[in-house]
Amino acid sequence: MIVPTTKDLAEAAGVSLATVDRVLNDRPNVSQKTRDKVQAAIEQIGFVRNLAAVNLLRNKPYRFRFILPKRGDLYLKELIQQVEHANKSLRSDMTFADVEQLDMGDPHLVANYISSIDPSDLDGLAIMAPESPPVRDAISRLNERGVHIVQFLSAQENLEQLDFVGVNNYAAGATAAKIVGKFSGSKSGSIMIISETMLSSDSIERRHGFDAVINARFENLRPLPSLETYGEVSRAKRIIGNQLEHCDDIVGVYIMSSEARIPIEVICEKLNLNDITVVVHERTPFSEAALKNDQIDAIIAQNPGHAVRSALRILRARSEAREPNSAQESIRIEILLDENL
Amino acid sequence: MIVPTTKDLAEAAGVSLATVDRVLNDRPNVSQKTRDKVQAAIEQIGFVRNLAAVNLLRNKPYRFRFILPKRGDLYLKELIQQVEHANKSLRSDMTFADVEQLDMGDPHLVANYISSIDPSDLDGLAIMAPESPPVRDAISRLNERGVHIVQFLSAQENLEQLDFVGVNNYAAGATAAKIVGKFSGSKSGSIMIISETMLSSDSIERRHGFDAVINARFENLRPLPSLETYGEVSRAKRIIGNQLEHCDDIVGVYIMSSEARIPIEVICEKLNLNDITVVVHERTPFSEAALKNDQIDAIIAQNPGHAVRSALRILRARSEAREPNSAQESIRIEILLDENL
DNA sequence: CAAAAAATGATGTACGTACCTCATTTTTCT
DNA sequence: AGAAAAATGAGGTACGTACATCATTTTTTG
Repeated sequence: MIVPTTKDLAEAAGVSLATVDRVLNDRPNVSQKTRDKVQAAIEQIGFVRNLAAVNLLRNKPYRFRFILPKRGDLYLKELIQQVEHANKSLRSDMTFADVEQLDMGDPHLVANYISSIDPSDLDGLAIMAPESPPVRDAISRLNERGVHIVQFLSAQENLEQLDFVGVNNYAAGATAAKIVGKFSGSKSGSIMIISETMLSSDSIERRHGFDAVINARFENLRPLPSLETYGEVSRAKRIIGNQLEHCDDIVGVYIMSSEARIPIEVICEKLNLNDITVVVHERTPFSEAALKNDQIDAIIAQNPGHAVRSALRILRARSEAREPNSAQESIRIEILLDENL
Repeated sequence: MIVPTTKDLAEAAGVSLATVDRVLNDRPNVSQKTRDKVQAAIEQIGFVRNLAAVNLLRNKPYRFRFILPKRGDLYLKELIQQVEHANKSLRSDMTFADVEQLDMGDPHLVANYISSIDPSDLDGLAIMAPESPPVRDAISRLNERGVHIVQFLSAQENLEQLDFVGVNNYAAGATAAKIVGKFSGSKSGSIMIISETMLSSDSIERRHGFDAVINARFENLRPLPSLETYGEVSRAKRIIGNQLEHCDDIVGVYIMSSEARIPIEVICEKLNLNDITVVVHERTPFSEAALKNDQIDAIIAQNPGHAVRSALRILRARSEAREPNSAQESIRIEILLDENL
């Protein structure tokens, strides 16, 4: 099988290699007639640029960075590992990725960090940061200075023109609700809902999606107000204990944050999780074990490896002025049960 | 940022380019001492082969073929489209893929086709064919003649040494059972189970997984004997109608085959699907619509795009004598509900 | 119709690696 | 010590494309 090269293309079009080059790379001083002729020859012989040759010629290392939170538990760890792994396996592709962890509690610090990035040091940035105007503006400015941006797992408002990698959180919450609802059978009662914080738009959207489905389809269930742990064990103990005192008809628990360990461990002390339906987010060693020993019933997950690779593919495509293959890049809301782990 | 080349490596190791080449490509006549020296330099400067250069040099088109069934409905169509799409988008990578559809009812025809393949025409084959000794042997022989093989979505017995792309069907059946069981709440009754044929190991494994979970966890439910449609509408009508006459306590339906349209349409005529739990396999325009209008409750899916791309990545890796990235290549058992579609 | 402008051709270099040949040095064996 | 074998070096070619320069032809313009 012979794959046509630019040489073959030149021959087929009846022009010189130089002219083919002019057409292929949109250089000036080519008549429309010649352009058409070459274009026709491209179709006819099925010419496609050899990517390997182009890349070799470009031979430019692509440097990408993930900005992730400084605080976090197992899911964060997994994300970081995935970035490191991708960095290793993509080196032969001239793609380099690293991680910078920032204190997301301080939006100005984050914004300052983003602003301080030198576009000549970095080709692209994948940012996972809570919504905040200073951060959003810093992202915008950096993008205008030529650094490609992917909003990673959590989006900023009004930055729809930038690529986003992650799930629709409204749908994720709705999915959790469907499972809690269906798995609860005909039982009536309350659903405990726990989040690290309700300040992030992720949590808000998940809550909206959750409530929408419960209210529409499961009138026997009553979602309780969101409890915010702030990631602290002592606080989690207090607020969860508090709610359990006032509420003795809990039939389900939904943990909205990506880190389920603290809430689950706290609830375990007071409640028998085997009898109630528990849904959490994100697959981690902890949630996996909890699924296996029946403490929880389902995990709503977005695969961290996929997310990282997808972000890198998008950044790479943007850096080469290609369109990302959007069909391949959507991240699914995975439902994990004991059986399909 | 500078990416080290073989030249840099030669310098760092204090040897000539020729020696570096000998070490990198495992050529003879290099002392162990030198090998170690170069190896150490590789680690030290972090040398990685430039894939683009290697590919350019190889500059060999990789030709892969998918063998798929001739008969099938929407899922098959989707698979074929995915192969065509991949073929287009991978041309710039020198990867070519096409589809050959065979009558899977005739194992000898399939075996003959496989045997007739000329290894100089083809680098790899992705095969989706029902288990059968002649087919298995033909695959084995073709593989020995140097054609890389991927067992695609359905595996042959005793060919574990060959790559497999697809889900664990026992787990898929178990997952379906868990959903049927949980979604049925406290109801008691029978579960109708429909397959195109029970001759394929896929169906058998799914059935085993299904029964295992139902028997272990849902004693209120009774799985009925498998109904085989052979993909025929008239037969489906007859056997399903027959079962409905003798059984009036159906609370769930599990359709094991990848094509749900015929069974669902037939059942619809006799039963109100809104009241019972229905689980089917594979996302198609039909099953998607059925999910949206509540005819079915869940789809157990293996993403056809992922499957096709994964098979091609594996074949490509094998053709280049690389190990496939197994972490990336496992196909998930996806659970699709109305909410996470 | 000549001069200017536009279009096209001819040719060379570079990217990083693999593979080849031949010359030279070092080691091993007798 | 001397011959044979092994190890290493030096240098070239090729892959397909992008980009550059300069020469030549064709078209446009005044």
